[in-house]
Amino acid sequence: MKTETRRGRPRKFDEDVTLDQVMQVFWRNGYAATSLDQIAEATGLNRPSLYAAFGSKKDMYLNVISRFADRMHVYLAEAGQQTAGANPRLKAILIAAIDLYTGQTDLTDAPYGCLAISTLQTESPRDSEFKEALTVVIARMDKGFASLIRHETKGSMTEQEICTAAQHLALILHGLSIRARAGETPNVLKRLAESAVDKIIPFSNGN
Amino acid sequence: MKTETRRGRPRKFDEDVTLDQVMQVFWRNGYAATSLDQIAEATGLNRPSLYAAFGSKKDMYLNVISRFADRMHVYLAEAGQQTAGANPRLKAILIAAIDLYTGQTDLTDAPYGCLAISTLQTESPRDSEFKEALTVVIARMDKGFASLIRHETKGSMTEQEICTAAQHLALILHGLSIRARAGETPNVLKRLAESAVDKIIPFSNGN
DNA sequence: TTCATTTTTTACCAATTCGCATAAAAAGAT
DNA sequence: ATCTTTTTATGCGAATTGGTAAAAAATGAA
Repeated sequence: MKTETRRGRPRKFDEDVTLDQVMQVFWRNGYAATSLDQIAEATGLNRPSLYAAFGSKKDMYLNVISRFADRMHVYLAEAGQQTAGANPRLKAILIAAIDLYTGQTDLTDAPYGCLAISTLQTESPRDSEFKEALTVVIARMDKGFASLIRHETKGSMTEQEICTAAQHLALILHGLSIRARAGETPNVLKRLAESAVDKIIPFSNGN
Repeated sequence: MKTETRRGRPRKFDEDVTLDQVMQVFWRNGYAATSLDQIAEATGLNRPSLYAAFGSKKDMYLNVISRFADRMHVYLAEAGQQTAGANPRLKAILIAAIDLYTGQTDLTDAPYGCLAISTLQTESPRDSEFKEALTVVIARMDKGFASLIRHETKGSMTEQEICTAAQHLALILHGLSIRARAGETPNVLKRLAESAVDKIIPFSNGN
């Protein structure tokens, strides 16, 4: 089933490209400080077109947040598969995250940390949907780390230890995001990440 | 030298009380989403009075941020002096911070995390003064942890190890702030904090 | 060509934003 | 009592906000 040729005036924009542009604006400014005019300028569209395609400002923001979370998940999962063993894989993931946070990946050129952590936080007390979205993002990171650790250290850690270690790694990662947004350099952050992983999940030959 | 009796109409507000009220508004909403009308309502003053006393919105915000950092510093330092040894003192400090982040101290009733970390971040890319303020806050925490560790573990750690461990603790603390703002409970956060300290600066009888 | 459909564009709206100018009020000083 | 000083209160204003109505444009279908 191909899509039938579309009726009406054709769109002058690509939805994916536009959403990426919208993402950049929110990434830099956060939710509250971003205006639809800024988004309109960044995308080359005007407000009514944006509204027709993506809904309200809040819709766009939540859309972009979940888009970001998905991309980040894929990107980090892939980075974690280039090595073996819990400790090396976790290091690889944190280092990849730092590259993302400091604008070294094709997701963004700007060193603005984690889009979700940096911008959702601030809005969280005023809007329960944002608060929920933040909770979901955090839980997803916890689960991701936990499943990697569980998989790589079969039996040698209790489920309790696994979950705690996973949360420690996520805590570290969020702290790194903040420092990235504060302007800290990638290399400093990566050293911090590696030494942190060594304390949380020390290297062992077994896993 | 006493202050001479003041000329002119007396102020109807106490500067300290008002600044605390201003702090609550920024704490909840962040900088961008806070309006002067909201501040006016929270303080019972009107905008011209606020402006005359505290300057612009940005002035007020930076004022409140440094006020917060000072108070936090005093509060945590005191909490860290109720015990002895690096590991117990660090735990006491993190636990006190969590109480603050979750609205269990007299600084605020609201569980909005760390005012500086939560709200400065978002604004950081758009304003170099905010970015600088964030850097200062982070560095201050790093230094605080480092000096405690240095003092409690005389000689048994290299300066490099001390600074790295201090930064790990600050990273964890910032991660905890985010989770507090996301609505996580104090007890869960405190368990995470304690187990993290045990990994970063394990308990030893010597210090 | 004419019509139906979809998007773009222009223009507008009501509400809010920060800041300030000006006037009224409340105190001490003379 | 009158003047000076300081603060409070009223109200304006220019700009920006998110959102939408209505018209114009661009395409396929008939």
